[in-house]
Amino acid sequence: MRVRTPSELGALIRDYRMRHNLDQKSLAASVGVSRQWIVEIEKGKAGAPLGLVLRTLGAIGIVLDAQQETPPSPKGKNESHGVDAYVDINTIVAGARKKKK
Amino acid sequence: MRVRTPSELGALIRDYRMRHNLDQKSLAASVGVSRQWIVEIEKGKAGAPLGLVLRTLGAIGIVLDAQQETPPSPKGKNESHGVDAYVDINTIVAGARKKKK
DNA sequence: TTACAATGTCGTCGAACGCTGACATTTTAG
DNA sequence: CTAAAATGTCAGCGTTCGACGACATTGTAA
Repeated sequence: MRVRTPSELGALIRDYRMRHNLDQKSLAASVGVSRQWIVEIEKGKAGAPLGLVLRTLGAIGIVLDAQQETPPSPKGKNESHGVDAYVDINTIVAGARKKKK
Repeated sequence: MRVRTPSELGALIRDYRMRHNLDQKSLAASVGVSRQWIVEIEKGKAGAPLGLVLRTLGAIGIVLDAQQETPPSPKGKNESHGVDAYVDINTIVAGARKKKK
């Protein structure tokens, strides 16, 4: 499953927790957080610390895999905003000299 | 690439940012955070808010995929073939009646 | 060399966080 | 049904975060 937002991740955690027949209290204990925090995370809390989130995922047997995103519709020219996934000619020229190693 | 710790994710972000020839300032602007925050994230800050982390990944074209972790090869007997690779008999018995819907 | 851009680090401060504890609601066991 | 467990929510409090500004360090271009 793809994870793009805190809400998606929260739903994922809840789903896996229930699959393992764990209650919030037990999961909280094994992760090392309070039960309320588990409640928040499952609701999709955006402010949850990355470290705790990863530990929670580990506690229920989920691993995350990072991949290059599929082409964001290469229609227009060089979109100035929102960081292209693809390198355009300008950035190549701009950074052409600073090839360090 | 697998992401298990904040440090791994930080290295991933840094790698992708450089691959796109972006400086910290530009990335920070497109994500909507301070440049210092980018520095911290790339160092593997564990306390970074999940929401900002996901937005950063999106800004450089990385998607996360969640998967069931492969168990450390439980040389047990009847290997379950279903979704859950390892649910022990106790948890099954304990939760056998709580079939909700 | 000098000059500039990118990066790393350090204070300060207001805002947000997580925890404890309690209580209300929902669900399950008997 | 009632009792207990699990879950959702709230208030208070100490801790930690991110933004901001400034400065040091590094690397590249002229």
